[in-house]
Amino acid sequence: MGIAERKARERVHRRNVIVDAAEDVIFKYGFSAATMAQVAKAAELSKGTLYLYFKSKEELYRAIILRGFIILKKMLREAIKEGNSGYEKIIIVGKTYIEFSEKYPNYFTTILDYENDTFNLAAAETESLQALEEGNAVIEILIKAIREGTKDGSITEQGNPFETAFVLWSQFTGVLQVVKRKVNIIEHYFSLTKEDLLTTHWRMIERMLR
Amino acid sequence: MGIAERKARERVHRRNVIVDAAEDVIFKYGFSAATMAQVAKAAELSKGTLYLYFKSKEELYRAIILRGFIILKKMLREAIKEGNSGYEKIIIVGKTYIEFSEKYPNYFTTILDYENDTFNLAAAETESLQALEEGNAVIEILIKAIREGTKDGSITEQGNPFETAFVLWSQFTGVLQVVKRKVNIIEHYFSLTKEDLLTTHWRMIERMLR
DNA sequence: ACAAACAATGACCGTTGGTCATTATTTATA
DNA sequence: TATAAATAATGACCAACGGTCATTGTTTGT
Repeated sequence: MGIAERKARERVHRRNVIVDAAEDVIFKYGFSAATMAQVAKAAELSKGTLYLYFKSKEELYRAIILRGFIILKKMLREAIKEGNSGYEKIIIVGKTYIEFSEKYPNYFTTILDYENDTFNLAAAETESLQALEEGNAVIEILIKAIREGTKDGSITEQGNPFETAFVLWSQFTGVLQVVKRKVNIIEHYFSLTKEDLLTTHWRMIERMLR
Repeated sequence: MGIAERKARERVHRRNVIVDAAEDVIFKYGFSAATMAQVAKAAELSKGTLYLYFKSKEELYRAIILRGFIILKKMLREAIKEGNSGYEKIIIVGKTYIEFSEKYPNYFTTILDYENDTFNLAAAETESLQALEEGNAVIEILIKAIREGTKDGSITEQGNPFETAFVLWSQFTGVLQVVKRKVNIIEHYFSLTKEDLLTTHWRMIERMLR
């Protein structure tokens, strides 16, 4: 029975078409300003159809967030291969995160939005859960690097690697968020550039790990 | 001519009444879910009147954010008196920030929203600018502590204190944001508590400064 | 007592996310 | 191939919302 498979394929395809369209519109106008009517038009579908594939505008946005996490994960997996010690791998994770935020500013925005979203595990939708799993996968990469670093002695003892990973990641996200949202202000009031802030952040990270 | 003064006083008073009402409603339902009609009812005013005092719902929210920053600033100024060295004062700033986030979770949320808000300096409204100034004032407290720590030798040389202050603050905010939004997930998937994360963060901060 | 200035009102408007009865298309059955 | 059943897509429609503004009410100055 190939019909069911074909239908499933078509459904997946149409879903992707919708997410593509949503990306175009939302990246252009921002989540709040973008409308479902615009997305429908861009996808060459009726508005009602969008709701056959996504429960709400939020849920559609989470599909975009998920894409962001998948790209980030892929970048991290690729980049980390080059590291020759745990320490190096940790540094690579950081550098890659920065690179991601610069290369895919729109996806990075979605990840910031995700981080700022309160999560109700009980009421979680499919899409949300997947984004969450991908977020966890990203952290796992860092956890592994930290474990390796402790084992090979390239970083000092850090206690529970899970904790270290989450805290490192949160600190990084915090700095990148400020860099993204507030550099213009900080530059205006304190004459500090993005590079200044990132350099200082790096210096601190190194002290923390060595 | 006392009439002008009385009118100005009344205007300030009514403004505060509106912000009080907005706090009640927005803290209860969240910014998006709260409606201007609800705020108007809580303030015992008509909806139109709200717009005589605030340009938009966002601008009204920024008045709440501003209150948050003022409270935080006050707490910091008070707490920092107890510090006997630059290092101690930096630690106190961190502890107080945590305390603030726990004692005033709603105000802390507003500050996170502010941090996550892109700020268009050119198009800034009065209210926004004031929030910004208060945000800067908070950072200034930290800058001062860092300067003192460098001078009295209680922390190692850290380069430009402005940079150090912003990065420290951003890292802290990042960790507190994750703690606020994601502990339930982290606890569920990784069995880590809020305290675990904060303890690790502290350990890292100490290493960075010493 | 009257007019001018100021303040507050709420009916109204345009826009939006989301719904659902209707229509169109595809699949299964004979 | 004809017909019924199941599946998919549509867009008119709705309720709710942020925001506006002509009208009404109140205070001040003459």
